[in-house]
Amino acid sequence: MREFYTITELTREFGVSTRTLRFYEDEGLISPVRRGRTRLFRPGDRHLIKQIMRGKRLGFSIAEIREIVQMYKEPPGEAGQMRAIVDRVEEKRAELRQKRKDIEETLAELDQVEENCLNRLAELRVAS
Amino acid sequence: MREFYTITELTREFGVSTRTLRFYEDEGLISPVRRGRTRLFRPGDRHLIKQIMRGKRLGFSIAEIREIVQMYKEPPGEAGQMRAIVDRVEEKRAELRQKRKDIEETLAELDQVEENCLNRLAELRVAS
DNA sequence: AAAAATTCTTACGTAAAAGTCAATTGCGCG
DNA sequence: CGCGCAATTGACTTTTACGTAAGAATTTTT
Repeated sequence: MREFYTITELTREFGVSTRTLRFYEDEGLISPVRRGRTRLFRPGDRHLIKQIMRGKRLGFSIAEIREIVQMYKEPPGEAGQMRAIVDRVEEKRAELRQKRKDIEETLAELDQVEENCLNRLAELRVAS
Repeated sequence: MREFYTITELTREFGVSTRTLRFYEDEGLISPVRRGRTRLFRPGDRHLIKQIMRGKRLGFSIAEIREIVQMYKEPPGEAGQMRAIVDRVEEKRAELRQKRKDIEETLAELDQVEENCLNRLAELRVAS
């Protein structure tokens, strides 16, 4: 595993622009180290970007993604804070389960669409 | 089942504004009938709105949602068009499966977070 | 019938998430 | 050393998905 990645390496890997990665840094989602002014991305930053992209595909806003990745990062603290995190984890899980349900329903309806099309195609073949 | 719904009935049901439903009409997602200038929403329109909300929760853009609901609406046409629809259905399904995978992965990581928290809480109880 | 509520159209405003452009700055190398 | 390429910051622009406000028409309630 490599120690550092340049910004353009990661833009290519994830199909985003440099502007986007700098924007995520401004937004506090990633914190690459610097050599002079140049950003150096470590494997941990790369993994964070992977998580950000997942969040984006699921339609989470930057603010929501920040909430999620902060839960991953949160250092072990005192009991009250631990319980607060457990609660927030459960909230996010509920959201994700809703999304999964939405996906199942949409897939089912698309199955319907496809079946209708295939039936129609079969009819056309008989008619000709 | 009722024949018509007013716009505010549906805004309440779906938790959106009248502006939003009118916007969706402008965007060609729904086409309520009119009595004079007033919109009357039929059960079919209501179901469409349900599908739109699902698409929104999944992070699809209006343009993508339009593509999806147009597949539902497309009237049986000729063979070439049927096959084109089948292809587009398969594309959307691939997208949805990706999203589902993203959800599973995020859920797994949240499980990790929770487990860490619970372990930490157990430790705190022992230490005290 | 008058008042109140709902709906309509039109138009301008805005927040989020980048895109685009300009003007540097630093690095490897022939 | 000078060239070119990659990286940086900063500012302005764009797109999407509505919000908001104004003013007129219609419908409903009292």
